[in-house]
Amino acid sequence: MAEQKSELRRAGLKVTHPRLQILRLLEQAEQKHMTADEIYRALMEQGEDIGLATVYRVLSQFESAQLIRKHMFDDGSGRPAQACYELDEGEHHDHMVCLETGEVLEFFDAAIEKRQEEIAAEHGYDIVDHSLVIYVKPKNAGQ
Amino acid sequence: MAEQKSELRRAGLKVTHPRLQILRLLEQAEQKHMTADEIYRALMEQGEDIGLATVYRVLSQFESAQLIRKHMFDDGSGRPAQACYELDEGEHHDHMVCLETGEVLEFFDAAIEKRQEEIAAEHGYDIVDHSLVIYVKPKNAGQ
DNA sequence: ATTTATGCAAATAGTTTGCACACGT
DNA sequence: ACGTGTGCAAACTATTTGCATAAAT
Repeated sequence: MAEQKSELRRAGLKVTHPRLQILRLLEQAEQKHMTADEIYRALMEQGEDIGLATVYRVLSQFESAQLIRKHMFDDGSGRPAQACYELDEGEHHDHMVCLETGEVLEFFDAAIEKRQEEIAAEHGYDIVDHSLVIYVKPKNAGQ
Repeated sequence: MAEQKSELRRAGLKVTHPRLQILRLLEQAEQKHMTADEIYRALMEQGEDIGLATVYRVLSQFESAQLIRKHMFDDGSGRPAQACYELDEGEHHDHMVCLETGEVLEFFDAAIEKRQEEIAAEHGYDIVDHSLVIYVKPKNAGQ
């Protein structure tokens, strides 16, 4: 728990109970990608009494402090958009979302990254950020 | 206007005034990517009296009929998520969004497409869909 | 004539905000 | 003690839906 405290201080955030618990949860969770609501429920189940509004506030502070990253997975099926969050461990990666299980895999591909740089440059731009999500189904699944 | 009528019929949709106007707008618009609200306003400005709810309903019918495609550009800056729509001309392409001007460029890169297939296959998956958006700034811009 | 579409207003889902109180340093 | 953080409820935004009316074949 001491580590999380210094992480918060390093990020310039006061050490409060909600911040500590949310950071701990994200570091320990089996599921690396969680929505605000999933985080809220998980905390309640652990007996923590933290409001949903606070969860949102803390997550956006963490995002500004680059402790976490926010994603908007469309999950293809047209459901309403929902943000999900994961720890920002420094190294960039892209995502592959399984539409059958909801599982989220991470991957990094140097060739794809390089082509993106080249394409942006060809058009006279510099890349600020990018988002690549591959929506997949297990092979031999479906009909 | 006759072309749009047959397009609607081909898609299995009854030819109604709102559908005809929305399809026409998307085919003629200078801006290829528009939000529901932009479409709604554009129609109002042209003197069309079509409700916003109808715009949403028609857009989602068009999407199911594969006349258009829907995208969720995060525009990086953390503003609230808003869907935007463009005609589905058949050939797939990815997007590059300029964060300074809001401009949306399209591109297609065979190497990127191929690597995605390979990555999915390596993990035992088939690609259902994918979304790649590069957020950029003009070179030599900023500080 | 019959079925399907539209407009409006009200409902919804996710997220944000105002304010009085509680907590961290 | 002081300033910031929190909880709750109310506000907001984008989008969807119920229902009575209007339009398409």
